[in-house]
Amino acid sequence: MAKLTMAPVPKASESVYQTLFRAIVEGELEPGEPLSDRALALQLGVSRTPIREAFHQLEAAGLVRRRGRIGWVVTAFDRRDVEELIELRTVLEVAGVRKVVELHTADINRIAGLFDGFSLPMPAGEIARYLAVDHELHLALIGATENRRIIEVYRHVEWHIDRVRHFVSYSAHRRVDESLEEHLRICRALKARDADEATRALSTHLLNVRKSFLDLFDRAMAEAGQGQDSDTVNRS
Amino acid sequence: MAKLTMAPVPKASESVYQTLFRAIVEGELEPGEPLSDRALALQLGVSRTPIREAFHQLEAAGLVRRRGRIGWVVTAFDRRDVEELIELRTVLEVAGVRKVVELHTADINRIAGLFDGFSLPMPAGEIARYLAVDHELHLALIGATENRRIIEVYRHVEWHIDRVRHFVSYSAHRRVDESLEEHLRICRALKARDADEATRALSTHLLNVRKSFLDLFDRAMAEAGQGQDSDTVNRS
DNA sequence: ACGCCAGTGTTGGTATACCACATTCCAATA
DNA sequence: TATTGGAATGTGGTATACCAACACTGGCGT
Repeated sequence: MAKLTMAPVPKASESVYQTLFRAIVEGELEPGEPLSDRALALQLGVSRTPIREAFHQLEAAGLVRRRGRIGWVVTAFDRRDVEELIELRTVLEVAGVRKVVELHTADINRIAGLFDGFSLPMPAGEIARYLAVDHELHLALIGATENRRIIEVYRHVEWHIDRVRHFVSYSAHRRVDESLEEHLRICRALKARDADEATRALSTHLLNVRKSFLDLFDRAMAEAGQGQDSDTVNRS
Repeated sequence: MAKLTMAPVPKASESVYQTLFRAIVEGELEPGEPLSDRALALQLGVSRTPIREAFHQLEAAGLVRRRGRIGWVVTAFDRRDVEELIELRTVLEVAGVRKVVELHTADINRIAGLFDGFSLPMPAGEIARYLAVDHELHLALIGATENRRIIEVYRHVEWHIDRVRHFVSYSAHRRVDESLEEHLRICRALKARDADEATRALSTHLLNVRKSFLDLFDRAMAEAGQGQDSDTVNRS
């Protein structure tokens, strides 16, 4: 008889974790916001135990922090965090690029051909698909390392970058045409198995991404600073 | 008056974590070994709660794993884990090297001069100091990134590499003379601010380290396989 | 008006009890 | 003998109670 397995019972702590994770990444819970395990337990209809377990997981993910004996708070991030995140992402993706050029031709062409369906200038209707393909390319670079630890670290980095993305409302930016050109340059270099050129292309692309993020971050901070409390983000 | 801070009250969960962490990294608790929270609670004189909290932290560190509803086990590692760990370490240290060559001359010389006191062949009495300086160099490379996330990831990698080191009894190996030569080559390139040469030197050094680790790992596995149970390590 | 201080509410941490489920093993039965 | 039923045991998960330590506040004294 075939070995069957039941659908796992949803654990309360897991549900709490998912809920808080999404809320934090999407900015629904703001940086610096205090979290009360007792209040959450009441609100979510569970006891403190799964709440605290979720807190510990979120702490390991860097989304929540113990603030002395005052309580738990949503972690904040500043300009330097954005720089560090994108630098780490760059380091990992560059490692991936150098693996891609060693792949079989068919695999390289599959990756380097991801952007074949796009042309300049890009119609607005294509942007959603473009962003998906963009993500797919970067995932392919990381996947090419075939290194589970690198992939795991990259996932963590993605969470935090997504958090910044939400914070600065970085969706379907106007840089899409330049971005496509940069991606095409990367793909050309990959097809030519030119590791150094691909590395340069990827680095400049990510430098532009970094600049774009930082500009948007400064803008968002300025707006928030002009508003009520500038106290939400700037303490790490 | 200067702001003083009390020595923090040692939390039970923290003590448990430190205890288990050390025991796992040093191989006192073997890979695959089941852990019972109730038994540990009894043995360590605390309740299940701090034990379980420590388990969750150890799980985040990758040292412990949930095995369905059967219990917790010490994570195992295989040959591929060793390869992945050293590859990730290489990626991070290479990023550091490219930062070091952009430092002020005084800082470069401080780092590149770490091995000035050593000569070939190395007397046995110097090996302990050599290993410390070795570690200091690699930490300096990582520190040069000034990237807290990279430093954090590197710390995690170090834990697991230390675990492998203990497993294969990798202390004061006979490769010390070649190792010194490789380090001197790295330092020469750093002094010359030759990023590419330093990268090459570091990469070949870490390739040799990798080979050394893998050889010792295979040897340790062969011995363990010839012994009683070959079932302790080879399942990830 | 200012500062001090005790009381009070909240927090993190821990202990403990309970439950549902998985595994194992033994005995009763076909 | 082989199979099956179920009890015993151990597990993860959750709920709840308790405690010490801290922050905060409001009223007291100076």
